[in-house]
Amino acid sequence: MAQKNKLQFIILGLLNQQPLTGYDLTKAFDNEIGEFWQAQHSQIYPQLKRLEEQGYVTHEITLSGEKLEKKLYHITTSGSELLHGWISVGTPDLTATKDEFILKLYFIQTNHDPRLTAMLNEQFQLHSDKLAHLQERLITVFPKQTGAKQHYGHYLILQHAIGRETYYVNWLKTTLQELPAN
Amino acid sequence: MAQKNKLQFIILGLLNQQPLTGYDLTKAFDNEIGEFWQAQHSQIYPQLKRLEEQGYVTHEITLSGEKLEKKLYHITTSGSELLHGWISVGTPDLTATKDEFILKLYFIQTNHDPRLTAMLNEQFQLHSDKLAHLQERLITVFPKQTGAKQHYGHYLILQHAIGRETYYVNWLKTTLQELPAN
DNA sequence: GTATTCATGTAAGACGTTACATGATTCA
DNA sequence: TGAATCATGTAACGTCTTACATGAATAC
Repeated sequence: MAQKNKLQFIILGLLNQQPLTGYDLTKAFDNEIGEFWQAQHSQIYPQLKRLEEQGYVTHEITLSGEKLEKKLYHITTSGSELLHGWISVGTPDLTATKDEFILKLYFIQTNHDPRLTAMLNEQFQLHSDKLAHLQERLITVFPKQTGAKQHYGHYLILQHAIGRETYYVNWLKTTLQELPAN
Repeated sequence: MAQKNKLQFIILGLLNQQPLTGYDLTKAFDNEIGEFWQAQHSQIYPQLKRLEEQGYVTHEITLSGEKLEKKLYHITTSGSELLHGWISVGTPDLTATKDEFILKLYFIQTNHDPRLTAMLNEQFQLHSDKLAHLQERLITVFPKQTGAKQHYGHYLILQHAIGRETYYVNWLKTTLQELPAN
């Protein structure tokens, strides 16, 4: 047992909302939870197979057009129990951030390093774009102010991510301003 | 080539400051950069071997006591070039956060979910502890206000991490306060 | 008709964690 | 003298990414 196989819980969590195909699940990692977890289809299809063998999901075949078979996966009672067990237990392990830019920064010796400005500017652009994207998502997914009654968790994490990126962008801006002129 | 092997650059970056043994490097992942990256000795020793085969580091044997041989690793010119090449190229890929708690939150449907308070409180404790630890580190590593002349990058990332955790703790507190009474 | 998207799978290899294994040195 | 720490390594296994592979349906 190397890690914890969180992917299986994400899949179960998504299937708990509605039946989906492997392709749908792959897409979900571009939109919904792409900000928080990443996975490719080459990981998802085998995982679905394993979940079915273990009785946590089942699938039915639907036709798209005349020949193309889609496997629409449903969560089972046992799968739902596994999911809620995972949510209910504690989450005491904070994983390290693994931010490559931060790692590079660590090895910069002085505030006169000629590479600093370009590095900070690049990250400023990237995180500003990400922030804008998240703000757009929040408006798209929760158009009304009152709209967070359902999908409260989704609302929370979007709002959390926006706050986090806002902090990151502001920190980059401040750090850039405090660099010595040259 | 699956990922980018960032571990090799971290090792080179640490050896660029001073010669270290595999054991020292392992320790560094508990203190220095443990907040930003994690690695076990079972990853470090083979990586050192590979770096040596490729000519990026060399080692000399020193004795600790009468029998115990330590391998003290030094970075080579070629290794230093590899390190600075890595630092100098752009870092355009923002990796997903992979925060398991955030993932669990996503699957919470309503703000009346009975598990929410305990979940948020646990994270509040964990992130408060982490914040306190980081603040202590900052004082330990940079005792004087002016002390960030050398190791500027180290100062920056500590300060960045403190800001990030401060935001996280405040967000948890606010979110807890906004939960409906029960 | 042709490019894009839908749809599902496997294979190879790199990365990362846990466990296995051994022995010396230091501190109480 | 016994426990904790120093010190180095390998093995097994799980996760994750990239690439290989195929074919149907849809939009332009």
